[in-house]
Amino acid sequence: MADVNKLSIESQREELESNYAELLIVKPKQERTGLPPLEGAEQGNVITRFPPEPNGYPHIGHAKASIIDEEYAKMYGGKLILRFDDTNPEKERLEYYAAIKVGLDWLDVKYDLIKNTSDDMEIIHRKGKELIDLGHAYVCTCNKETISKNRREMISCKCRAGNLDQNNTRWNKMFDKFKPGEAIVRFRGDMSSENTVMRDPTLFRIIDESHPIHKDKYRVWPNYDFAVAVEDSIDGITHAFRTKEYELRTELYYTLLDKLNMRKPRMLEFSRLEFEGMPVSKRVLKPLVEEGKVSGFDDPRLPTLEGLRRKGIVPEAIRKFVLSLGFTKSDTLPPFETLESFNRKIIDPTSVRLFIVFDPVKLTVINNNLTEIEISNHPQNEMGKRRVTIDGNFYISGNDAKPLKIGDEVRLLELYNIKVTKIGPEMEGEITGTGYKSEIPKIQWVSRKNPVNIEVLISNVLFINDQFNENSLEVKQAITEQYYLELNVGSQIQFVRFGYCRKDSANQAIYTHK
RNA sequence: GCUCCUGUGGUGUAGUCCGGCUAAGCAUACUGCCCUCUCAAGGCAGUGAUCCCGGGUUCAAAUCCCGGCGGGAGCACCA
Repeated sequence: MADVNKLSIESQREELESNYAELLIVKPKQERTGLPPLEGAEQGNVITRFPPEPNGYPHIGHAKASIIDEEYAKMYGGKLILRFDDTNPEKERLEYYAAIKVGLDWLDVKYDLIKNTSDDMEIIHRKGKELIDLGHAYVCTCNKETISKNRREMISCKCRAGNLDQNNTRWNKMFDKFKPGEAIVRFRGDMSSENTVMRDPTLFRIIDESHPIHKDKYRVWPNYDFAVAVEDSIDGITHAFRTKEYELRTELYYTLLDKLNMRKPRMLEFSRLEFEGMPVSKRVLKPLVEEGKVSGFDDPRLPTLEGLRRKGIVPEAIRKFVLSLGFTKSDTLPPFETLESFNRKIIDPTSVRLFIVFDPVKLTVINNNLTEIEISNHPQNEMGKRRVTIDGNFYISGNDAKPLKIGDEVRLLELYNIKVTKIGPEMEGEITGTGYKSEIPKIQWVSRKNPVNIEVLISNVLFINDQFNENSLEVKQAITEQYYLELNVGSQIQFVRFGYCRKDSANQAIYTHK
């Protein structure tokens, strides 16, 4: 070994090449393009699932999960199941089922099957009963406080010691006699486990609220851990993904399936996607909507899918962005600007270029000789032209007007160069030529013949240091071209020298990004 | 407090399982130049990381081992 190292790299290489050429063949350590490969995944045999609870509007977090679920199904020629995890009638509403479907449609996430956990209640009850019969679960009638205290102190209660008869009687009573809160089914886990979720967690509880689909048909509802485990197993899921905060629950997930002697999918976790200052949780979003601090769940400041859509973020950009984040567990706050960058590149080729003016200042070109001009809607792509009527009376932006002095020369984009002859609120200028000059400032303008007044909504971060940002929404009055009115609502515009906006209505545009 | 997870440039990641092929690739951000009747897009170049720290193993460590430290999450009859 030491002898080998005395040789130079070159001679080592030569030595190798002549005697052991096969060692020089580089291992297939090539770069990955998409998501990392899945352990245990067989081509054609992968089934993933996206299991949202229909208790709110879908947001960027749902986008990440569903896109990952779909991409993996696609990568292995498998299937994706959309399964509404609707086992808590207190929180779920019919409109949310629909909203989630709309969101997935918009994202272009395609699923092969759609179902509701609540449709399998019979099976779930049966499995619950089975667990009781097997002695792996019991009905506990202790009160909430006692249960939680015991859990903390690793103490078993007397219900745990109850025999099968007692459990069966109580289980039956849960369907009629017991009132909500009087009895729950608990898993006989390990009260002294270091993992607190294993300390006899709840499996079923009584809820009398009407379910959005099944109304009053059921009152004994499984909780998340039990429902997910059973459902994933019977749905044939091979790979199940969820966010990191569920990590401690996977021990329970596997244990439950073990005890029930059911097939076990592989469970993997990834980090949650959230942007700085843009909370995703219903707990903070709902009050904002209710107090009128944001206009609704589609407010462009929100990370809801509807909010992002209104802001002008397109689904392809969200997908690229999600994929660029990878499948990791490290907790990070990804940069929103990366999403914007992807978005900009996607919308740029199809965004109509228009002129817009803020803080308008009047400018009269005294020797104007044009009555109409044709301007391309896009510098490179064939997106048609628009005709603009001219009479020498323009608006230009206050920002552009302010630094101008008499004698300065500027170019009115697409028109001509002028020399400023008068400044102030009513500026004047005279044409000095029509040829393009790269050295002078170029500014956009709007003809005073047929201006269109719009307001531009500019959103900023919602929260700064956990405080609601009172200036999170700027509304700017602006004047733009007549052509704006001809565009469809929803079209993407690039206001020259200002930025990309999405037309939200005839008199309102929403700023997307620079 | 206990348990689990995590730690690569300003940011997000690739590489870590199977140590050398890369004194660390890509994207984003920033800077400059080119192109352009936009401060966009496109092209080119540049700035920026002793791969959390300290030991160890090895001819060789971001990659393996040990010990620290930082960050996050969970501890519900919610998912």
